[in-house]
Amino acid sequence: MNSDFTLAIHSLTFLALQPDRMSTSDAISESSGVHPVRIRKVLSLLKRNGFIKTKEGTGGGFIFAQDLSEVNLWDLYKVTSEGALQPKCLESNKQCVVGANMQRVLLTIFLGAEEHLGMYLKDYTMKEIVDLINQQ
Amino acid sequence: MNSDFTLAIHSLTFLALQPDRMSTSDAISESSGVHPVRIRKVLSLLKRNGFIKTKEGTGGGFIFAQDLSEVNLWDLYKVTSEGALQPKCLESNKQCVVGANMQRVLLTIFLGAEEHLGMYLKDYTMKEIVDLINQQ
DNA sequence: TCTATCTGTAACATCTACTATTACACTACT
DNA sequence: AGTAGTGTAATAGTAGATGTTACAGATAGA
Repeated sequence: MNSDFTLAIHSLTFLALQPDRMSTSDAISESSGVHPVRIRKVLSLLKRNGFIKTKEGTGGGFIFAQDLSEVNLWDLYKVTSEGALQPKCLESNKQCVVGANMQRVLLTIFLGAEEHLGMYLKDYTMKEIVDLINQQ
Repeated sequence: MNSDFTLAIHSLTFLALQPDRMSTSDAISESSGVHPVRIRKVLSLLKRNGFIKTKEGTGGGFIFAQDLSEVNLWDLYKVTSEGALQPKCLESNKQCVVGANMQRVLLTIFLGAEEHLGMYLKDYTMKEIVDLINQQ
């Protein structure tokens, strides 16, 4: 799994603490230590999925577009990392019973695992993340 | 996550289907399409944890050492990949509330996620994997 | 005791996915 | 017009996963 998921969480938390004004990718970059271009890439994904609004030009940037308690971590996972749990096992030997069937079996199991993970992540909303951050 | 976990599952399934004789790393390599040295590396980990027995020299190889229904996927995950879910977010800005606290918050959440994953994986024993493989 | 066949492991090479960086088009405010 | 932003493509750099080579040590059998 790449870190787009955690970067999305970080960015949205940052935006949640600046609810009244737009934040730039440079500001989020400074907070997260990640290059601004990558911030824009991940946030443009979040924009396409309606989590945030963006504005170009002077005074522009990113701002949260939904209620904090309406966005949960499973939503963010799906957008940024769905399928990341899937194992990489492609070219096993079809002549062998194990090689021929393992991929199908693992796929089933890992799909279930991701679904299971979803139930856990759904319980964390951005509101709760912000609360946890503030409990320094 | 690297593929040591799925490779361990593949290898043990292979051994489970050859319960009466030792299998070589070359045989498992042919079935899985993975280099024999890596097979030996992963299996030597499984040996140290008591899942299999090994024998060097002529006629040697690997053989399952436990009852199929006593080994579950969580056991294997712990040995091969524990902590793999953890996000990589180290150098965020400590001057910023978000940067300063995000790592702690994410650590908590991802530890919980892995624990949750564990409950799911515990339900799959090697016996069930073998049964699934045989349901071609 | 010699040889062939294994595992065990270290060292190195290669490959791939992630991340950073550069560059620039486009938008919007002043 | 000029400045400050996003949007995005293209390229470079890096780290981790994987493959490969090499060889020491164990064991069985001739």
